[in-house]
Amino acid sequence: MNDVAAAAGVALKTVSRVVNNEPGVNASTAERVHAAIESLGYRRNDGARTLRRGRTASIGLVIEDVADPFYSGLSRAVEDIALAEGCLVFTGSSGEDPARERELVLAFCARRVDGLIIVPAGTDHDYLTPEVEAGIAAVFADRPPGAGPDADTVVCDNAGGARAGTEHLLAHGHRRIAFLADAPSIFTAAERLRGYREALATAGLPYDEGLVAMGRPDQARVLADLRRLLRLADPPTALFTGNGQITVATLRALAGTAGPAPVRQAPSSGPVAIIGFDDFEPADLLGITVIAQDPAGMGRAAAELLFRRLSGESGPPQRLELPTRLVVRGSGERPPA
Amino acid sequence: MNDVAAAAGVALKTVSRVVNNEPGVNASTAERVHAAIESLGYRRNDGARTLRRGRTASIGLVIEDVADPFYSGLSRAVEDIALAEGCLVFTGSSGEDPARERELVLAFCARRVDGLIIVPAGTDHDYLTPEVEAGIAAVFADRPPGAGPDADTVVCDNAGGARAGTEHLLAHGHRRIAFLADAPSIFTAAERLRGYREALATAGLPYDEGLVAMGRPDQARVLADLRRLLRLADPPTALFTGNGQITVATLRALAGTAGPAPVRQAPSSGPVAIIGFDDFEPADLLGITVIAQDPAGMGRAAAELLFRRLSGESGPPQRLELPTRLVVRGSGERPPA
DNA sequence: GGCGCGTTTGACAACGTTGTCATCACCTCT
DNA sequence: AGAGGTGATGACAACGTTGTCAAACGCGCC
Repeated sequence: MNDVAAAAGVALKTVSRVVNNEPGVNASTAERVHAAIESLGYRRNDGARTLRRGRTASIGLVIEDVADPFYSGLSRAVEDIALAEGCLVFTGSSGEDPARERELVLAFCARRVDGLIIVPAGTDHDYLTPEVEAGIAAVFADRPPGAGPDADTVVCDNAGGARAGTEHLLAHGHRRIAFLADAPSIFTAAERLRGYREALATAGLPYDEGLVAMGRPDQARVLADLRRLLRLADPPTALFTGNGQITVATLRALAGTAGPAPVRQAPSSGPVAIIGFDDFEPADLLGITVIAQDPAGMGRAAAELLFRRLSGESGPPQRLELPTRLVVRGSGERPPA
Repeated sequence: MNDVAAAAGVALKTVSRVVNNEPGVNASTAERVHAAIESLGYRRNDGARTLRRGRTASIGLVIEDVADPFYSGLSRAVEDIALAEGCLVFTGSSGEDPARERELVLAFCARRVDGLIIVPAGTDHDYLTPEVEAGIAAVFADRPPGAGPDADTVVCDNAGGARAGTEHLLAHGHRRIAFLADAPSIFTAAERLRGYREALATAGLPYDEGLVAMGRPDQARVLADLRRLLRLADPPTALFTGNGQITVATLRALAGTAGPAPVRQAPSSGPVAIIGFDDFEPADLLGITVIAQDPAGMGRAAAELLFRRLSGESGPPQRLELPTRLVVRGSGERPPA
């Protein structure tokens, strides 16, 4: 900027004015400055600008894994809104590791992002309190924060969705419905379990722990649990799977593309009914009935909340609960064998 | 930092030394400083640090769309390597719009990112030349840049993959193979078309333009083209689809979940054979034979190239071509009807 | 002619760091 | 005792901007 000023024969401040389109610069002067900028290939240093002005025009987004379609949909929505607000986005994947979540968040804070959107991996967010007090806005998405500062939160109606899915299976005559999901320490999994139990209770059915399998969402665990479930003396006639990854893993296990030995269902029974929480790309091709949520909608809602805070809106923290939608495609409408 | 210095009764510079773990600070002094940092909740301002030191320890990643599984896989790999290098990542989706690509890249440059990884949407990258001359490292991924600075590039063996896929169909007796892909203006699509043509030529078969349908990867276009192809007097007995999105759209069209009227194949023929370029999440469940590439591997390769440049490696721009892999799952092995 | 006013411009400090160099106390060696 | 070395600390400028304030200028008006 100094060089530009020298080249144009004006003061530093005048260049600054031109660069920022501030009024009160003579047209011919501005012309000279523009010429100098052009010829020197000058580009404003936004880092210095940020230092001086206090706002960085950037936000941090911490999700579980960008490579998961659910979170990448959410990411894209956040990005779009941020760009429209003239804001850039730092993205980081925590991989469900609280330490990495913390590391990322604090690194973003050290960069003085204006705000954060966080899908919490850990349950302790006390480390955020000083940052929030220092003026960094935070919005939690998909899961509420654990201990820590009160902040806006966007979740989906996990329990309601699970209830609807379970009720749908019940309505089709199923009485033995297995529930396969993430570890119960994860908020969404716990909530979905709650919805499942509520639906059973409302229908007057007992809650059988033997039909519930929660844990890591990887193929091996799902395969083992599914094998156990289908070998029960009184096996389930329907499965409710607790997220997209687990649904796919389950389908793989059933199709026999998962491991050395395919999971065999009792020979007497027909194909098991299945409903999955979360829609996934070609669920329609596979004819899988799902409880769909809207990742992009969640990203939009979180980003909108954040930017509302950034533009000065105060008031108590909000908690938004987005609805889910039952999408009927066949797999959830098979009758019990 | 000033406040911390005052609270600890030391000079600014001593605090700086403590914060940066520089040697030559008395243990007891350091202790006092740490206590002051703790009690004031001080966190270093990386923006100022950056301004002083010249390196921002951040990179920019411009892809076509984070929500596309191919690019989100690539993203995640880039993120992981960057984090290991102590670097944060700005992510932006261009949505195949050259203007938005430019806008994002220039915004990243104004933030003085150390380097860029770009999946080019446009064909003109002259706008990058001054930035590269100013010292910002750039690596292109998935597609080479158009006009613009010479820079490292990572692509996959598009032509080779398409050749292998086409040859596989030929080996199974197909003589009428349709090719559905992205618009030919997109590098990968053009290369894959080249591979397809080479395979035909090697087999001594004529190239029939009527069997080629290129354009936007959306459902409506694919549906229309597929309908046209299957109504030909001499219809294709096999399809080669040019990327993940188009493969899924094609499967939808064939399954009839795509639009009002399902695409009907000639009643006399069996189901058409199909091979897709790009693996996609449940392709195994659907039994779709694919030419797989490795998005994470591409991200890793691009990030490694970038960080090698950032650590000072010079030399002419490199061009890496990653191999593809034929994954046999059934859909590509059906004989012609 | 002198005054006030608006427009254009510039000098300077400040943002929060870090690199350079100087200072100072203390110790060891001759 | 004095020279020289070592370790700890601090003063100050600089990074590239922008906000504040003041100066300089031209103009119309009393």
